[in-house]
Amino acid sequence: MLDFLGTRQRTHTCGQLRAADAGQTVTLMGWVNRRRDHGSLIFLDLRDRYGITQVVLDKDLAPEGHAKAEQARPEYVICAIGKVRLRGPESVNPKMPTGEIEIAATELLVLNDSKVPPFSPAEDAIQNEEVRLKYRYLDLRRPEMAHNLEIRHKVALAMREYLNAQGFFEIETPFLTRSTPEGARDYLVPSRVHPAHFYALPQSPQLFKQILMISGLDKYFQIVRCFRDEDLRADRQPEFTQIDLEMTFPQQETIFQVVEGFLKDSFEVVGEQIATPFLRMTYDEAIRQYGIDKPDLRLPPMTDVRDVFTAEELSSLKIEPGLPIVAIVIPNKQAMSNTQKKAFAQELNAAVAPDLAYLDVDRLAAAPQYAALAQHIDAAAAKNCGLARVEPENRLIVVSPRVGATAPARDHLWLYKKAGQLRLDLAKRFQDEHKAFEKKGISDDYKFLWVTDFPFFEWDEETKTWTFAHHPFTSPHEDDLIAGRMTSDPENVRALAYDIVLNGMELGSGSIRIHRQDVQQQIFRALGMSDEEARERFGFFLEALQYGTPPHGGVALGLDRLVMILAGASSLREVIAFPKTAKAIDLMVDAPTPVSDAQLKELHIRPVIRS
RNA sequence: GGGGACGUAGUUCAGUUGGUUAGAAUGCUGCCCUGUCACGGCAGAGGUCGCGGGUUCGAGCCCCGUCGUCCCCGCCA
Repeated sequence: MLDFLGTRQRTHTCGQLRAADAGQTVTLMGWVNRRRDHGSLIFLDLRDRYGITQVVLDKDLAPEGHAKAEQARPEYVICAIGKVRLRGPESVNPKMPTGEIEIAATELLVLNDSKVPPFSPAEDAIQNEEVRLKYRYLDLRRPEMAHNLEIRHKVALAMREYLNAQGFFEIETPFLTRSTPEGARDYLVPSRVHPAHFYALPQSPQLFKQILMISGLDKYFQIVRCFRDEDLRADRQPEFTQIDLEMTFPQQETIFQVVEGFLKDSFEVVGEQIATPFLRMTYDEAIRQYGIDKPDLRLPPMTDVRDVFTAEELSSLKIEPGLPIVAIVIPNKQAMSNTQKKAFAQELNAAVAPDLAYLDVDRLAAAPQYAALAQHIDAAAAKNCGLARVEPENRLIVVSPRVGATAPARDHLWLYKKAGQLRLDLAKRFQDEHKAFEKKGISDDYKFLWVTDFPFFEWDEETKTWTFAHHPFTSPHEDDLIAGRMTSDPENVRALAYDIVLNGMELGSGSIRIHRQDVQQQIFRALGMSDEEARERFGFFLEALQYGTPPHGGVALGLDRLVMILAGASSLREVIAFPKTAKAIDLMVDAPTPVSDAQLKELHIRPVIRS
């Protein structure tokens, strides 16, 4: 028999009461976390979002309540009324914030029962993520998940407050909008009113926010859902949330300061200190030092050590001269046995590309004719990493192109990227030893970085054309425009584009935009887009640009990714209330689904399944 | 589109060389217990070994296919 609530109201949450509250009569409501039945004495742990409080049902004190507690089971919803009582010194539970007290219940109401749950919210996450996602409402009862959502809420709130204080307006932009192909695949929504016409869900509010700048709104932000129909990853969901902002008349640094400001605040509200300003690094530097455009600064950089090799050494080690030779330091790598070294060597040879070789500096050091070389490599790497010396337990690997290396390996960018990948693979493999990825509770846990001066154009091997590396509204450096490099030297045109990187993860990116219609036209032409084609795709925007567009720029950061790092989670699914699986399915509501013929007919759609 | 890992009780897992009736823990059910807090004790129920096909005297185990979850590459301006 379930009880009715009547006019009862909860007086406290389950995480609230302390020793000082002893003697008060209180009403608590919550879920049965655990029940311990000692016959005439029953303990119920009552749980809500705020914590857990122990309720005691004594048969002598409250025979009716005790009888109900006998029937209560995990996840039943209970209302307990009684006195807050200090626990005896021997029965205090120091593991619980409420462990000094308990509720001596005089009355117990069973407000609702529960089926036996497939897993217990009182325990850690189960391995079976399918079941977790199907019963997401139970999974979210776990304190860990509630905590993650709390971090998310606090971070978003701190950002709003900061941006509000800086004079930003939060302005909503449409979800039902127009497809502007390029970039990611769009999610499309068919129009009922306009047969064979489709809205697209926004991949980002990019053009709208730029138009808001044209409108003179000056400072815009939005914590906004974005949609991209691409394959998922642990750090990629088809719908995700961005903190999106745009400003009028900014320098790049103006944007950086705003972002640093709200990040500092939003880390602070969850008890984390970060140092600002963040480090700045150009794209070229990032590639040379880390082999990637989103360097993880928790690990030492790579060092080009080609200068320390003599011609004889190059030739006897069969290394192609004139190309980068990259040294990688993996911190705190313990010593290996010879057997382990051999296996590791084989693994590395398989891992590096065919035209690359790697050298083990330990082995160089052991060979008399190379001992000096090994010392020079060590010294160069140590200097570059800001170390006094490379400790012997820090394995040093050198990647270099073999003699006669062919096309891809002769390309510096390709070579740096390969070495950079190896650097990350090795770091991941030895993470238990060097512990560089573990939180230490200091500001050093968060290595922020602005990567600037991205190349404007990117060579597309497939189409054999120059394509934009960012999006086509990104402004090139004014100097490069003035020098006419757009046509004379596209490869070396720099974009006023920047990424913010945190611990090797791309947290967001932005740019100073093009505000002049003539420059925008020049860009489209440089990309091989006819005026007509540009008009067809972005006509509304090109039109708007002609009505007094101010210089403007902005940035967008992935809120989910940020919270994921703050929560110490390894997947976005841990910080999104209702996420999708790797196949983009929502297991709880079971979406997507087929729809009725009637619905399709209204939308003028007939599905054709191609096999 | 490609590669990899996994799939056995509600859950977490074990299951030997292919060989009797597929096990453990936990959860669940019942009974007992007045100081537990992962309570304890006794008893019990619980299985389409993801699904389909094949090999075999015999398949959880081997083979083929398929579905699902996860991770990675491609993709993600």
